[in-house]
Amino acid sequence: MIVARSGSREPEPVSLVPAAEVLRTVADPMRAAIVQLLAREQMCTCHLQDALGAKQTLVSHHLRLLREARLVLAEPCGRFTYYRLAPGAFDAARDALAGLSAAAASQLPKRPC
Amino acid sequence: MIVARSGSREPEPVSLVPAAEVLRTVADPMRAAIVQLLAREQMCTCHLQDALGAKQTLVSHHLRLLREARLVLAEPCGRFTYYRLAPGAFDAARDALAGLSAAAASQLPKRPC
DNA sequence: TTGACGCATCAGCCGATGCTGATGCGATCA
DNA sequence: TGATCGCATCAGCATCGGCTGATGCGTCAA
Repeated sequence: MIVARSGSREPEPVSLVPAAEVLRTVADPMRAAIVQLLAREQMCTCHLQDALGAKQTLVSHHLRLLREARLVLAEPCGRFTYYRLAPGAFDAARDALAGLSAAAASQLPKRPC
Repeated sequence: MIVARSGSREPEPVSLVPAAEVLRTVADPMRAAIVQLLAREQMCTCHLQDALGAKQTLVSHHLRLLREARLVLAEPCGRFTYYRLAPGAFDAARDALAGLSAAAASQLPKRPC
């Protein structure tokens, strides 16, 4: 059990707000599924299209959002485009969630009203 | 460096999709700020209202969404209502993000087209 | 070189969601 | 006991974002 050290400065948890855009981007069900698939192997759009059972233009739309959020990298390969997860893209969000999880597990003081 | 074991079953990463609602809920900037504040100390609505500089009805609205997503717990205390993070609520999301972060850092095979 | 294929972009529709003002309700205080 | 306070809910508005069909562009194969 982690006990808050009264009086001293608590270790400032990793800020969640900068990670908010990353979280918002992966929070969509289809983008979550895309990212999940790319966590197993690099794939091109047609693979994702098959795996998700979604229309090509919709998959492309979500891939664009993932690209703009710097969560995936696109690598043209002939007339295909391979996608993979961007290294380090999820680290801040992971740390922020870990901080939250730890804080939720500990008994925090009440601010008096 | 983690190398994928070709042929054998890879360790299935914690699924992101069930955590999607949690992620979507904390992805909003104001809700992220609320959760961040509650990660330091338990507070009541009026504290959050002051800290966020937002209207009472808006704070209450976001707290409702956080409650419905089971991310925070409300505890009535006289005419105040204290909020705190729900223990374990962020664990699945944390694990999912950790899995993604690890996968993004490793070199994954390409599925042939 | 022409057709097929993989993929991206665009305009547009529509449901979801953030935000507001008004209102109600219970607890507390004078 | 009436006034005030803390908080939740509601209806309504505006914007955002998911989804679609149409279209364009580059690559590859016949």
